[in-house]
Amino acid sequence: MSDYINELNDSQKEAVLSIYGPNMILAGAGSGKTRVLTYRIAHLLHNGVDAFNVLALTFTNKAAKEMRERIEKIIGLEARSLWMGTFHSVFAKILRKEHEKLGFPYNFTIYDTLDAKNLLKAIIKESGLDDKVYKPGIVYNRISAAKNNLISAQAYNKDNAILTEDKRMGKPEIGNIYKSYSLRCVKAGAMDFDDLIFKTYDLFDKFPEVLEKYQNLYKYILVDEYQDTNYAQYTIVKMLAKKFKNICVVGDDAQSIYSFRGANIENILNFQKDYKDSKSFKLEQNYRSSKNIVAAANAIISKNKDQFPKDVWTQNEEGAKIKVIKTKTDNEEGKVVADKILSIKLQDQVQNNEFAILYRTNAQSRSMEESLRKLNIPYKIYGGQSFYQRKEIKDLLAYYRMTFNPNDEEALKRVINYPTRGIGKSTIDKLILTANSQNASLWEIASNIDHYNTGIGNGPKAKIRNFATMILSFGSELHRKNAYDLGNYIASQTGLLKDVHGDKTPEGVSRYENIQELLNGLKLFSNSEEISDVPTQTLDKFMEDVALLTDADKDAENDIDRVSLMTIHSSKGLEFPHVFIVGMEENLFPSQLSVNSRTELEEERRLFYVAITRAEKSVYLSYAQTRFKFGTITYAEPSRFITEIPLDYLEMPQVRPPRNFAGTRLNQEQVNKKSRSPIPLGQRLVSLQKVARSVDSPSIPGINKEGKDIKEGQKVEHLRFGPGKVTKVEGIGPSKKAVISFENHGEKQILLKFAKLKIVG
DNA sequence: GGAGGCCTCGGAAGG
DNA sequence: CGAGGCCTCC
Repeated sequence: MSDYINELNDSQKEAVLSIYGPNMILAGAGSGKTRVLTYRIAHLLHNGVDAFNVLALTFTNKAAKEMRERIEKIIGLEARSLWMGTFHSVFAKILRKEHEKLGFPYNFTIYDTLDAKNLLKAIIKESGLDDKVYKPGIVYNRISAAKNNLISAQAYNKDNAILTEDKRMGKPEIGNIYKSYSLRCVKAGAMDFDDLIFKTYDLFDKFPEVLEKYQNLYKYILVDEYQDTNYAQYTIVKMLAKKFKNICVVGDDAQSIYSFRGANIENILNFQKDYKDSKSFKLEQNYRSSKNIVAAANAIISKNKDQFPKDVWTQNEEGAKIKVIKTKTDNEEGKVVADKILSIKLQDQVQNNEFAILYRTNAQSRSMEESLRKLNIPYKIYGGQSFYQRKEIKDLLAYYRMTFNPNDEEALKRVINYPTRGIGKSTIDKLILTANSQNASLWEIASNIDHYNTGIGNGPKAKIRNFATMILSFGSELHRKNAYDLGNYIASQTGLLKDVHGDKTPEGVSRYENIQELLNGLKLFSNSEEISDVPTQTLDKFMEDVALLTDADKDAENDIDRVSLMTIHSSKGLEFPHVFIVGMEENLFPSQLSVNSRTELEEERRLFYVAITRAEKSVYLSYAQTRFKFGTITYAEPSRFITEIPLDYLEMPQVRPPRNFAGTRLNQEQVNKKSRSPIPLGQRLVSLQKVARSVDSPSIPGINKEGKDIKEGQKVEHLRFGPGKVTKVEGIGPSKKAVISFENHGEKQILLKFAKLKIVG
């Protein structure tokens, strides 16, 4: 382990060795940021710092997990004592420990976004407001923004600027909704994601002795992706670091892409003002990408005004130019991209997992998926609906939540009549009405249904009693059974398992499998049981951070060799040899909603910068001239971002007829003309389809024509692999392949459609 | 209470 | 186009 310092370059070394006082590390894309962070922590421990005095905050679980594993490799098991995790998970731990001070139960529920929106919707309706005006999503965002800026419901309702703004938007009641929402969360013993941050601030603000305790605990603080912190996170970090000032923030202002959810790029730009005598380090050598890619990325980001001056460079080889692919339609775009992937795969013998297809919006994945499927290229989509957001999983988890926190209102509403047990809407409405008038939780009323005047008839009353008894019986088992035994018992006892199992449609089968998967997770968790008289791996323990988990945290076994499809946002921090950035069109990327504001356009540009810097060897930019949007065809111009790359690093699409050699810049006019063309839409579509078909196989003139007539036993010459002999030919038409045994490169499978192959003799 | 038809509306996304 | 919400009808 003493060797680790020598694995670093000079600036990395400086950043690792400076362990005291405020430090800022500006880490350019691909500059070995994670390596510096892990070595820095290793170095701290090596210098006698106790692991439990180190707090490292990340933005994703994945980043935290990766870093912990790497540190463990360097310094061993001690790494497990590090406080390392996302802001949310670390703060949730603090809040569980200090729950009493804020009036929350130890087992408080963490409401996910859906729970929170459902509660808001209920409040909006109960208040007699129109949920067309007060859309739960919009109200949620407004409340979230308030919490991210440390504005409580009380403060919100006293703030004239905010109230005026709400009035101006025609939503003067948001302040009151915020107030009710906060009260309901307290009654339910629940916190939403933003509360995990906000209440931590509240805790430290109201209880200085608690703050001091954590200041003394977290003597060394590291914050990753500092450019993406919001005001609340920034403030808490500042509070914690105030005593010892051993704070190290790492980030890259050029990669700040989350301002739309409250991230404040100023936090990193102002670090030197916030912390006097701070040192800063720049990591500028890129180890990831070719010279060409780095140069193109630098050229793009230089168009932005607000940024730290940085000079990212690389010693890597020159590499290929960035290639632009132009297609007529979005479907053709998918096809050409998939073809290209296949051709690179077979020509250069690379794995599927060396490719990524990145897009601005999730909706763009479809045409890519279809084309990949047609060519039998395995792929994996990141994002989309999470496992934990699926209905059947949320239903079962709602029962689990009720087991240890029956006051959880959203859980109760979700399952009180699922599976159906004759407690209908009118009955539930009466329960809610009573709960609101008694200032009690729904569970308080439901579990004491005979003590309240609810106006509910005897039939439903009995059913509510049964439901309450069932929930209480689960609760009494909580510390007698381990998580799996109780979880499994609940799944069958409630009738949920049977209900899902009864559905033999493909969707139903998949739901059943999902539940089995959850139960398997419980089993794994329970198997780590310590030897003890009472179960230690209990259901409430399992549930502690389930709400904070995402799909990225589930290890996917058979996803190893697949092409990755994801939005550019979720690609941050990842790297791939070959990257396709698709949908490079005006009003898509940059997004239509951003083009009228400089700051928003700059964020889109940073997003493009992130996209390009994911690539090691090659970047392809594709755009389509027409695209289906919301069911109708729209005409698109190539993205301005393409023209922001100097032609030295760019290869424009080959166009036919070849006299139009100037490529995009000339063709843009043609596109404009086309979109104004008087030809009826239907007719235009037909002609587009014809064109699409005629250009569908990218050809290398004069070479692959011969390749198509290839036969077994023939001697051939490959542009890259040199001389070889055909041992086998299979498939027909465009999927015709040959197995060729090369003299210097061994046996390879080659797709003839793309093969740069010559028949010899 | 649930299936099926109609209407609406559409950014990106971590926890 | 397609997902999700709402309403209607059985």
